[in-house]
Amino acid sequence: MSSKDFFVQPAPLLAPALIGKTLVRVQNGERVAGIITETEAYQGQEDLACHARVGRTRRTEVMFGEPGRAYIYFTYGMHWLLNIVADQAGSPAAVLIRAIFPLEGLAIMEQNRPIAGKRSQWLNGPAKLTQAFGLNGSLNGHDLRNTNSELFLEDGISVPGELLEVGPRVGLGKTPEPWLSMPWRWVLNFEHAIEKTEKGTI
DNA sequence: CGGCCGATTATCT
DNA sequence: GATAATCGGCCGG
Repeated sequence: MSSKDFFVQPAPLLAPALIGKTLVRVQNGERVAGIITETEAYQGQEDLACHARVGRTRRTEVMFGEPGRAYIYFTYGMHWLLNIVADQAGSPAAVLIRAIFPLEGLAIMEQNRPIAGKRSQWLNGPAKLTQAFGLNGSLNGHDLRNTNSELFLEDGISVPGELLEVGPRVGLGKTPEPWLSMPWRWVLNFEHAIEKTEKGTI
């Protein structure tokens, strides 16, 4: 990530690499931040679950562009979802950020969105985290490598790959196989990770 | 718990 | 005109 080419890799490689990174949002000079704990990969026009399957449109344009940009789109008539553009320009790919563990700016998050229950559940959904971070289409195309901006990535914690849980992407509806079952979802579940570590599984 | 269902609108065909 | 990379509420067990 600190490396210039971190984002220049296919989404199925970038997605697990993003687990553990810190997403930082600056609102009114205040930091709102947390650790990315769940991602999904959407790779290329051949991936029939990827928006770019239909080629270049106003919406997918960002995905065809520079890696390291934010691809933020609107869905279900009410939700904004955040993705990070992957792979080289010209090759449409993106990683959906599905969950974040909140660390900084908790009061601002609460202002942006009512929070309840366990802290690990506050931002465990792609639309929940955009609300809490105050994100919408206005930052679509934003360069996430600019650490002097209102939205960017920072090095977070180092997560051994063995602690990640892998499975098929969710919410794809009638997407045909093999794309429907492609194991392109990565999750870091702290509870499970701790268990594994204590059992000496790793 | 788990499953079903309605909300609500930008974007695409 | 149809669809949607979701969420929260409501229902039954």
